Amino acid sequence: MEICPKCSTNHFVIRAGMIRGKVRYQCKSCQVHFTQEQSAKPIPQKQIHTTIKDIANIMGVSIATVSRALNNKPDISPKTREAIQKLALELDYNPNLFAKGFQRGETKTIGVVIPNIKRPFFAGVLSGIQEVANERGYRVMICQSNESYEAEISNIQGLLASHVDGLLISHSKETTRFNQIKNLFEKGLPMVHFDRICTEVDTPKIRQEDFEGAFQLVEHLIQQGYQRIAILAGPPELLISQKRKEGYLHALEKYGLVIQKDYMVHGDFSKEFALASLDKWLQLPEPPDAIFAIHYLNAVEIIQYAKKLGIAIPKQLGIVGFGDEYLAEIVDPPLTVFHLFPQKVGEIAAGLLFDVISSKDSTRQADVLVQGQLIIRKSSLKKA
Amino acid sequence: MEICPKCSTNHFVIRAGMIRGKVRYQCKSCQVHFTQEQSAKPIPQKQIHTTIKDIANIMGVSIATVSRALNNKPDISPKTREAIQKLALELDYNPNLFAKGFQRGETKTIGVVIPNIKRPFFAGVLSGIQEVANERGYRVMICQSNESYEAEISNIQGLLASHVDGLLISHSKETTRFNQIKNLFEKGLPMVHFDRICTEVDTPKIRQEDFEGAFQLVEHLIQQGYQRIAILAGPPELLISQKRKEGYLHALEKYGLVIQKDYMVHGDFSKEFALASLDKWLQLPEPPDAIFAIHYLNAVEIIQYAKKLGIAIPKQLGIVGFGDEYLAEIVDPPLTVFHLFPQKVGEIAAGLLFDVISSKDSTRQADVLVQGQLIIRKSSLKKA
DNA sequence: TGCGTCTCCGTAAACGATACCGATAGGTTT
DNA sequence: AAACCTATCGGTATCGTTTACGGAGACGCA
Repeated sequence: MEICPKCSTNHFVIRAGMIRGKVRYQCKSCQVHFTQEQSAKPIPQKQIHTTIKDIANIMGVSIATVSRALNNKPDISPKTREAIQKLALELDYNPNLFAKGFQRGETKTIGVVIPNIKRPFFAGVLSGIQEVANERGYRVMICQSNESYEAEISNIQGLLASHVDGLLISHSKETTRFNQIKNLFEKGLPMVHFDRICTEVDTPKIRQEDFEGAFQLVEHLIQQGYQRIAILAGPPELLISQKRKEGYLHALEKYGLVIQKDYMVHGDFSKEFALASLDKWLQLPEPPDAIFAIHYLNAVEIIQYAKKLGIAIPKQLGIVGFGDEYLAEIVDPPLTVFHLFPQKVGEIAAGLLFDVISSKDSTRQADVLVQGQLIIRKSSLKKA
Repeated sequence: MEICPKCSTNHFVIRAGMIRGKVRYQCKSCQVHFTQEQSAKPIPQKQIHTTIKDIANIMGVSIATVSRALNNKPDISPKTREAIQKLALELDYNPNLFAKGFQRGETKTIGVVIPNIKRPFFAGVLSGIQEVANERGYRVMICQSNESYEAEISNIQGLLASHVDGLLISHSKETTRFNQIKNLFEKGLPMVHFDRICTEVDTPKIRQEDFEGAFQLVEHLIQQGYQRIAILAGPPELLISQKRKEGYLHALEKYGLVIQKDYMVHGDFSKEFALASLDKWLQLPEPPDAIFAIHYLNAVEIIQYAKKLGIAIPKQLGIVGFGDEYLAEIVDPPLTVFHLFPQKVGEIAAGLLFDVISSKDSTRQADVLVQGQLIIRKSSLKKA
């Protein structure tokens, strides 16, 4: 019979059932319940991280003292401080940032939601974000929506569960409902939009010269003598798509060119759509003599396809695009583009987010326009 | 005079100095010390996250019950469980994954260290990693070393401080010392190497067909009738550089071609070095008639430069490279490459890491070879 | 000697979630 | 009716770190 842990006798101990696989007993004299089990001792694990408790034990001081020493806080003698710091170095102590963040209610981590890492533009943005985040001692958690609304929502949920201190978002092209985002914003989660922004929420936004760039590109085409300029736009819901189209229209108007519906199409950025659009244009009684593709990849694809069709670029057909990836220089003929500076976009977005985080004023409005640059190459030089 | 919080009188209270900006008192009757300050109440903050405590308070149950309900644990009545789950949904409760991880000693986060996000290969790998991690409910933290050893170390330190559950590493080209890595590995941190692997530590490794791919590329050149094949390799310390060169040498040997030292150079992947190498080769009494650049960008750069010099590709000079980025197709003439599958590399690396994490057996050896594919394009078709 | 002040350090309470231990109200068996 | 059993809940330690608070001396000055 088992011995009661309270009265240390076994005269009145009775079996009292099973609980979670263990035998349960009750002492009828002191009314105490207890369980018994002969399980093996827990296996001692190898230790990856040293904790302040380890250091405290070795030094024979309290954990508070260790914490004070390692954080250069006052109320500690220089001698103790140095001894502790030396030991910490020897044990290569690394503070558990999660525990620290947990305690402070912050994680020193920001979340980034983008459509796709593999796209050079977003890779550049990420690089800029990382750089700024590193300087500020923040870590970055990246999620891809793959242009799916559901994935975007689930990514945001995940980041939220990780208690990120802030969010940088560029929406998927599917995203048209923003109640989730709005909700979070109103709860006070620091948040900044970039590139694919959302106008329904008053977050700080990083926009690019979509209108201005489109205008400059089309103006350049007109100045080169092109008369019938077509635009291959993206999904009409996308704001960048709208803005770039507006810039296109504005240039046409300013120079008194006819605006022709046949010359304006909205696609999904796919190669198939781009090529089909070119086919359709070529079958018009008056085919365009220049094409402005708002996505640089489409521009490149059209160049390749036009060459295959025996169309002379830029003589017969001028082509311009958005975004100066390495490709633009390489294609033959090299592509005239309006260069966005993705790295800079990332840096500014991250900087703005940290401003919001540190100011605790999430309602701060800001609308930054990142300047781009017109880079003229052969694909649009009709006169040369 | 102040009132003693213990004996509730103020007859024996004396001023006892200043401490941390507050006035300090001592009650001479009960010997108790206390401080006084008239600071404003803390500002109540808007609450972003609901906790189980909030739910417990509203429901009038204990936090333990809430935890049981939300985790579908036994020992709870269906009625209570459903009521709690319903409330949690209404408050859109999100468990604090950091707190959970903190308690469990795991973070459900893995760290990735790569040289550069902007390189398409690594972007592809990341994409693969993310996909697998998402499936497994893990989050990913990404760091760039920018090819700097110090940055790499500091990144690893940071990830370690974040207590990641595992590490995926592709080393910088500067990295030649691995004691840090070895140390962590021996402490039992799950770790997997990919691409730029490290042979000094017995981690699982994902390698690619560097040797095989190089062999196939050079073999293809030889079969096309090229006789004097040069190689533009990377830093000699880099394993992929060595492996690809070995493949090159093996092909030359197999087909009985002369191995000429002038035809083999080690660079730093920079454009300047690539172009200078071509210049140097062209000044040889017998310039090479084909070039194998182990970095696809160098291959593209050489094509561009050779065209500018009036060299006919592939008639006069054949060119092949490694890695089938979008560029390879676009450049004129299109580039023959050995395609690595970055996404697959990422998926396999992540999968292997999770195996190690879940098996708790960090010493598990594994060496996976991800198959590539020879893609023949015009840049090497001398016979056509 | 007695009071005031300062240095240095330990104690303990958070932070959110989990898991173990125990308690209680019922029901069932012997 | 005593003994036994079970379902369902509460209480609390725990993870690593920070920090408010208080205690024990030491020191200085009248």
